[in-house]
Amino acid sequence: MTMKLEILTKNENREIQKKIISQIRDLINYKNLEPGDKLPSERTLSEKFEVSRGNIREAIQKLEFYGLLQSIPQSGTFVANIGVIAMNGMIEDILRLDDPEFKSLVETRILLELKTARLAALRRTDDDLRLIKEALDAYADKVIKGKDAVQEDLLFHLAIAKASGNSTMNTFMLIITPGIITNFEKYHVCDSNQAFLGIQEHTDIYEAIKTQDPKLAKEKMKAHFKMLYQYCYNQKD
Amino acid sequence: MTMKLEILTKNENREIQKKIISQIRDLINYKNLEPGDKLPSERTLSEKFEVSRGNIREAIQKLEFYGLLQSIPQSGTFVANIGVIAMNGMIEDILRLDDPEFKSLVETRILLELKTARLAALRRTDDDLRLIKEALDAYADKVIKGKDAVQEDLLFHLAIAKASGNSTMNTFMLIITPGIITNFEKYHVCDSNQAFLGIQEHTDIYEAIKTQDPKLAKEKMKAHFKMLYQYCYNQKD
DNA sequence: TTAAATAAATTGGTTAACCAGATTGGTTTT
DNA sequence: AAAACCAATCTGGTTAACCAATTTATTTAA
Repeated sequence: MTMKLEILTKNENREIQKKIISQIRDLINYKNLEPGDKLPSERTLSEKFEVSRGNIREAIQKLEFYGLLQSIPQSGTFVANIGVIAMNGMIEDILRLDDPEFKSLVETRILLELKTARLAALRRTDDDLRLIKEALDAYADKVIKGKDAVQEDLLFHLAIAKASGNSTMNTFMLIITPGIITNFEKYHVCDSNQAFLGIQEHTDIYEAIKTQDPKLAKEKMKAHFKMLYQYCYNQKD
Repeated sequence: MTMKLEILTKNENREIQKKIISQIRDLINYKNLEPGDKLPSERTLSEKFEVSRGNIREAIQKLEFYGLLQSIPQSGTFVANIGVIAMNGMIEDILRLDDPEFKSLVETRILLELKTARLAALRRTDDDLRLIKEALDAYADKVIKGKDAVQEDLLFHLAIAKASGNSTMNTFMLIITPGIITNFEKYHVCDSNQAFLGIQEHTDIYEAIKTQDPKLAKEKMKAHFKMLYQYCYNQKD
């Protein structure tokens, strides 16, 4: 019951922020603000929109994250070097995107991991390989002992992402990881006997990366995601 | 006592946050905190780490974003359902990842866009197609008039991402967009006469999505990224 | 009249005070 | 002895006050 209250308030907060962002967009349009123009002050906006200054600051920081605004201390908040057209398009997207569908998470994870496996095979250093091996051994050890190995499984994949040498993909892997984990537990996609099978699959991937065979690495990773792949694409809903 | 107040730069602030996150990690390890255990209060942490409570809150919110902590109002901040091993691995990654390399952004964009083009061809609705067409026309119009069409180019690609029906990839496209734009202007990757060529390439992509030919859509998108692709992979640095 | 100087107002950033709900420890009641 | 109760304390969340740099308005000097 306390959780429900918490979730509700967070949803409410998110709704408030979405409303503020759309109001900022409307204001930019109505006032024909161009790149470099200054927005009204945070205090002014909080009065005009009848919300707290903190809410305004959060909304501005979010738009700043997407490169649409820029705040300069003791000066003001300015429209970034992005025209009104792109501004409207991006804000529309930002407002629409909230909680991603689980399938979209899985689909994106598969896409990323097929690529990181391939890149890891191409670029991995000896140090990367050692870290992957350690993660593999830790995973196998837990599985053989009949223990839960979700963490070790996760770290094996993250070690590959790191070895890919692509920091953006590495970041994206980190971003989708929590959603994947929580939803996995919720939907029980994974089978319990999957773990034993996983050892061989992980080893195959490791060997391909070790021998620097990108095609094989991608192939073995694809085999590893076979169950997930089927869940993602061969289900009607 | 009177402490001198100074505005911290973004970099300084980020360094402080990284230090706090690593200190939280050390504390979790030292105290052997397990999933569900409560962290010391924000006030306690701010005293122990000798930083403001606001800094503590920001660090906690970041770890909450990655699913490692969970704050419950009027109760406390708790270690998420992730063991100490994965916790350490993920925090290490989070600390390492800061500003992504430009090439990793480009590489990731290409990966995402080849996929979204393919998925858009498979899943696009008539409404999606109409929006893509509008973005295409707006782009062509600007280019023919000799005007700058960076925004319209961007919106065309975002329209495809939307049509892919994958909200996660759509989000990721939004995340990398600002970095791509600013770095493009900095490095001058794009050629000025690229724009005219772009009209035909965009049209090819649109037609492939219209006729729902995923393979062709991916192919045409790849052709569109030919220059970028070469920059990304055929350059020594 | 113009330009330099200066004072007042405005800005985003930061901190300390406050809030309501949750927790805790001790006391009372059954 | 155990359960119920209650007040003091602690919690994350929120708000209002404050800060110094900046911008604008006003005054002064040339």
